[in-house]
Amino acid sequence: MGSKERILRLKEETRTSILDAALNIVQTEGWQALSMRKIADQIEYTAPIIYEYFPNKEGILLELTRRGYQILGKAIREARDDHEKPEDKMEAMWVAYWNFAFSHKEFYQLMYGVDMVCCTVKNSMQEAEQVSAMLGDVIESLFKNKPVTEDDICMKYYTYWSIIHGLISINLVRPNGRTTDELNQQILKDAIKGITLSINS
Amino acid sequence: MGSKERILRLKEETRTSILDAALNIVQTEGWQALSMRKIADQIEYTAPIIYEYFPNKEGILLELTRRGYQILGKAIREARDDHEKPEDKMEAMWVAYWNFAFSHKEFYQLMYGVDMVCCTVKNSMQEAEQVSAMLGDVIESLFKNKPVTEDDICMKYYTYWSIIHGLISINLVRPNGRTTDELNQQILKDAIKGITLSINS
DNA sequence: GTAAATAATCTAACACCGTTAAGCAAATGT
DNA sequence: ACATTTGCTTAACGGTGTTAGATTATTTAC
Repeated sequence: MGSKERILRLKEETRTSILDAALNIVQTEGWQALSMRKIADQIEYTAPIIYEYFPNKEGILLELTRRGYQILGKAIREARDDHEKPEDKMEAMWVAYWNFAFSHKEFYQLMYGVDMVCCTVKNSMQEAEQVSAMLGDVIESLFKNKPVTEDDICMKYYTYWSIIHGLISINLVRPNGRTTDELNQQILKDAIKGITLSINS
Repeated sequence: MGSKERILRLKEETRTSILDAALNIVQTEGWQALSMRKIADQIEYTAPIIYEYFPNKEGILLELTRRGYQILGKAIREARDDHEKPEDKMEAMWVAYWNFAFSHKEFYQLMYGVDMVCCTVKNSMQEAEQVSAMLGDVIESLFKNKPVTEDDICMKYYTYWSIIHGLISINLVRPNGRTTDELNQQILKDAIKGITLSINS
């Protein structure tokens, strides 16, 4: 039965083709246009077979969320490894986060923006925790006066995240506002530097 | 025809009863549970009559958004009038904003959180502009070196808003996180003071 | 090779959604 | 008393996520 592997590989292929189709629809028509039947259309099947690969629509969204965190994690990891000094690491990592939000707008909306309701599941997602762990580590290394408590790190982490997520939200929501890109980058970097400086003061 | 006024008043009553019903459903079951038929059930009518009072579902949401901005505007105005010094005004206003977000969670989600997609309509809402105008005015008064450009105000406005909206989002999304209320309030006030200080440096 | 068993896929349906059109019944105007 | 308008309902359309049953294709067993 050497064909068993081939069949398993085929199943894996259509599984990812479902995810690709979903992502494709979202990128061209937005989240609200994503429907099971439309996904089925695109992979040239009928809707019910999707339920052989995912428990329901939310299952697809969850898997896409995981994908998003993998991409984000890779970007942040690379930004971190591109620098030596913690201060530079930190700025580069948050800029990577910022860039991810705009180059993968749909992912970011899924991960942080779209429906504030659910989100209970995502708490226990390995990939998400990896991202916050990386950021937390660098934040810890920013403190000169050791030892550092968990709460210290947590507080600074939320401070960073808040201003960056806030800036991103506002810019995703109002892309045609009066703010220019340079202005935003300036706000972003100023804010990062400000928080970073405030850590040892 | 003295009854004409009475009839008009009745119509206005059911109009607000529609809004009240919608709000009630959202508060008890969340935004995703809001449907025209459920609203109709609650006001003891059938769904189609709602369309005599609102053009569509989004019309209801828009009116609720307006209501939200009225409440928020009142809170911010009062916070402003409770203090003399611009620095105190600013802090009180943003704390009012913060408190609004949590005491009127559903409104805040509607105004800033739920579906990042549309939002094109809300740009031209009088009530929303009043709020940002109030905040902008106080921000302007914080600058000691006049004259101030529109861009200066805009930038600081976005900086304030970003960090506060970011903090709120994160706390609305992850209410059971490791952050305590005091910690959040500390982050909030620290951030406000930080931005305020940075204005004249 | 043929028959039974299993897997893959589809059709049809359910219950819900937002929305619209047609119809009915009561109140109103003439 | 008749015609007209008003208030409201029922029924329907096209869409959604999801499930059950039938159908077809493939694999297995003899």
